[in-house]
Amino acid sequence: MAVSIEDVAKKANVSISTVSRVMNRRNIVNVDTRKRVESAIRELGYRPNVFARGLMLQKSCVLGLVLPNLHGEFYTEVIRGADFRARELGYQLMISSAVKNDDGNTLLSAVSGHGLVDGVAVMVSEVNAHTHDILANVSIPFVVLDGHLDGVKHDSVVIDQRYGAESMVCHLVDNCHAKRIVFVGGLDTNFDTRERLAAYRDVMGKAKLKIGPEDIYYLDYQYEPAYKLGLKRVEQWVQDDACVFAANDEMAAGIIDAAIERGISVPSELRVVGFDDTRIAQMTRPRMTTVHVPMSSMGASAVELLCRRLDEPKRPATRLTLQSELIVRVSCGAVDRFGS
Amino acid sequence: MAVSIEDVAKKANVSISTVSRVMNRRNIVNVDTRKRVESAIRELGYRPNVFARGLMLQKSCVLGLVLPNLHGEFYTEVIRGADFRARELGYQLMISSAVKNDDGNTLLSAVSGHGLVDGVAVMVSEVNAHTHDILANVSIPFVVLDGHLDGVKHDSVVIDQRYGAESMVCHLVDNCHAKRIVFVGGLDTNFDTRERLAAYRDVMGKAKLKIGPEDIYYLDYQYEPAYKLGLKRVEQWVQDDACVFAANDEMAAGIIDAAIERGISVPSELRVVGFDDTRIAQMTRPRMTTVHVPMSSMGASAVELLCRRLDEPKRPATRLTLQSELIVRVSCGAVDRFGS
DNA sequence: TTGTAAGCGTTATCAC
DNA sequence: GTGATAACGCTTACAA
Repeated sequence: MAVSIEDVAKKANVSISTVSRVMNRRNIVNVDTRKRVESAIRELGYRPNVFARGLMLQKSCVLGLVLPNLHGEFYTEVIRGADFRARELGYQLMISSAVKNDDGNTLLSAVSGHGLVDGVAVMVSEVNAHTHDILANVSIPFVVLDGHLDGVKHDSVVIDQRYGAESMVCHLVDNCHAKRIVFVGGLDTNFDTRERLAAYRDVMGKAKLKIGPEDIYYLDYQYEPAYKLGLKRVEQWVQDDACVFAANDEMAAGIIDAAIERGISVPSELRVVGFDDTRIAQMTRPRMTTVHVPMSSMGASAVELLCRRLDEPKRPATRLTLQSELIVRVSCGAVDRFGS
Repeated sequence: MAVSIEDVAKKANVSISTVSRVMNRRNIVNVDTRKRVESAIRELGYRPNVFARGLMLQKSCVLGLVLPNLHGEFYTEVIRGADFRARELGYQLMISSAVKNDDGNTLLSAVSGHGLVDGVAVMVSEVNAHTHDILANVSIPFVVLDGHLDGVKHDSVVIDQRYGAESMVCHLVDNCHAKRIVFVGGLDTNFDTRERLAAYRDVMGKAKLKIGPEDIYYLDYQYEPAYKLGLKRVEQWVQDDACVFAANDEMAAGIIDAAIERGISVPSELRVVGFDDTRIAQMTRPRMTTVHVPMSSMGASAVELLCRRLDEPKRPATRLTLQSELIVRVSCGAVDRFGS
């Protein structure tokens, strides 16, 4: 059996309340007794039982982080940022992936973490009523990452993707002289894809450029399907003098590779850009023009917001917006401007 | 306040012990009362308090996973495998990165997770006495991932990297007719690097091939430093007709890119291979020959071992070995064999 | 089959 | 400044 507060009390010849005081508010106890208790604690290697503590304080110092899945650079970075900040603030992080095709129970249990988390950050990338209802009934503080729930009070951290996506399309139109841009998105239910697509439509409209029926594809954010799509389409795209705007770096990488596979040069014959600025964007040949999304900051900010609410439950719901930013590298062909 | 067992008892007109029985061993209670209790539970949305439960049962159903850091494809996959299996087995996963340059406390607190985890899987990639001592004093069951602690009883899951690395070097020597192979490793204290290097030395020795003083580099597993090294060395390597064996895919990707940057063709002028078979290996041009390491299985197996020990504390310590496997793609130039 | 009551290890509220 | 003692919500003998 582990050493309990009682063992310490006996050893130091004091009552358990004194030991508890030393642990929590050391200054209100006599210096001598404190010294005695402290050395007893050290000798016995006493560490308070979290369960007993949690039972009293209703607090576990554990935060939950629920992600759509655990695949790829994007989520890793979110986790990394969250973990780091959580540790700084004295919390532990519990990770869960809200498995797709959720039966509700899965998400709920993931979110509430069997009830031992003090708060939870949830990333909801799919927009649907089901998720909304589940989250609306969660009883602990939660912050929504990269999304918003109508009619439910909660903190959220969102990315101003609109800005980044618009910058990108503007860049393509203005600096790369694109006349036609093909958009390759994730699932059409995906929140990010919708935002990025909206920005694309918007800028295209303002620039009086047409979006043809063949100009929008919905994939799933993965490399392989994008690669396959590319294999089928790149030659046509080159003929039509089109650019490709993929909704994440992985898909952009797939398309770049497909182009190269077909003997097409990027960016001189086909320009391809991505989104997120994961490390993949720096590993493609040519280096990828993309939109930087502050992934680890998202995680860190979510944790911060959560902790702040835990300290101060009554504060008004806040929505924190993080900026995205155009990163011009080589795959968009814009360097020609300077080279010429 | 959340609904407690007492609320349910009142609503169902039974005592709290009956409710408890329904929750845990439903069969020993009368069908009618059980039905009544169950509907009360459902109506009230009752969920047992984990702290109270943990206090009694000394069990939280939370497992810890401590990784050297949270960067890159490799660790993501480990997390993914662990998370999935943990959920299947009814556990939650708590993630921590054992920050480098550990002061001991950090690792210890990461490992014991403030005492609320039932067991923990630790990946120790650096071999040092300090880590050894800390882990030796952990009081909860733990399994070591990809390593072993001498003189301490514990389960472990290891990769037979030796086999994969040997296959790779043999492949390079036999099928790619390599006469000189440059090894690019991680830090020289890194466990994996040592294993892979040992296999390299071994096979080179057996093949009567020399390893020159300039043939071994210690980097840090990251893309950028490898890229920079490549920029400096590739031309020399081509002149010397050397192959490059990098200790992970990321570094291999960096070197491939550096070669291309220098106008050198891979694999016809320079052959480069990696290790791990992360998704990066499928994103390089040309596709990378590498050694597949079952990353998600590592995570899953660690969780499994942990759970088994939790069920059966007295069972003998087991060491589970997972196989690594050579994956021949294009960057090694071996396809020439079939093409010719 | 069900209820009563004694813990589990803490913290908080009182006396002293 | 310190020590009893009552919670906290649950499980589990033991009694009925």
